Amino acid sequence: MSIHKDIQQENFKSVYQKMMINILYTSSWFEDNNAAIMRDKKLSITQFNVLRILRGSHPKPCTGQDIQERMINKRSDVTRLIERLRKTELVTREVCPENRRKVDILITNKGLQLLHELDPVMEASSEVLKKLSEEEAEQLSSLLDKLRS
Amino acid sequence: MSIHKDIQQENFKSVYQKMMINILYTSSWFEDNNAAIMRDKKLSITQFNVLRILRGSHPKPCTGQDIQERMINKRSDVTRLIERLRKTELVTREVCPENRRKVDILITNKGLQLLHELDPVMEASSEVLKKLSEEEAEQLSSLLDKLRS
DNA sequence: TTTACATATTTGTTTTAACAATAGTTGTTC
DNA sequence: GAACAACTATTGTTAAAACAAATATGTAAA
Repeated sequence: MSIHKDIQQENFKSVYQKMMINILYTSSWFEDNNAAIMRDKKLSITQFNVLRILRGSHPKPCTGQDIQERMINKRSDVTRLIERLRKTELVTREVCPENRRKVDILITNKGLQLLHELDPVMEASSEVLKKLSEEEAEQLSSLLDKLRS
Repeated sequence: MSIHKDIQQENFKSVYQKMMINILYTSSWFEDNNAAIMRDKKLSITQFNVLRILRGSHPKPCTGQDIQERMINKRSDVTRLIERLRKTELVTREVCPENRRKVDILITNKGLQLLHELDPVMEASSEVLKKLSEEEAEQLSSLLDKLRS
């Protein structure tokens, strides 16, 4: 559905404004989809993203700063986010021996297992992305890269 | 900057995954920019969006449902969001006479004035969007529309 | 060594979001 | 017109985000 029907707004001030709102809206649309999937597993989208970052680094640990830099939403409160994941035994945390200011964070087997269960579900849900061809998907990414450049 | 540098992720599973993460990331990037602008005025992005919806409808009131439908993030808690705006006298609220289940919400002059002050600032901040040509911006919007279709 | 500065994380506090359940109003059907 | 379902908004509760400030560690210069 075109963006002006989705949010019942016919008159955008410019193509640029329409584009920006379209990006924000589409992003929120994805988040709704993803949040619904993760609700069963009692995970938030943010927690899921952090777990994927940790899996990407595994078996090397990440520091809090590493995680913050790689996160989609940089504003998150990493300390308490990790603490919640630690309480559910999805990650471990210990002070980095080389630099005691830092904290080494590792995904646990339980965390890896959880992601493993979610992989096929996420895969299935991303079928909707195939409304675009591979070429169009590449083109969209390129335009976004250019926009932020 | 290209998305794989931004989040230090070289290997995406597919162009589709890269595209999705790029949309989420770019959206968050916009939100960071916009939130910084609005902080001076003690407004959240969500509040700002609601005020713009109400301005679009003014002088006709919106119901809570109208607002929810037109919002970018549909998950918001409209009741308490409006209550906060009412406390700062940016909107008024009264039970709809025709259907007492509904609530008529109107932006106040103070609210209109606040938006008026923010217009040029938002305009200036959206200069960055002009990294893309008008044609490219249109193209990006179309691709997003097609994606959600 | 002391001082000053930079780095990395943590903590405190307030605000907002998320989710579930409830209440009041209206429309519909028998 | 009574019973029941549907609609709209509110409330309660818990979790998470936002923002500011503090703590602890490390680095480097005087």
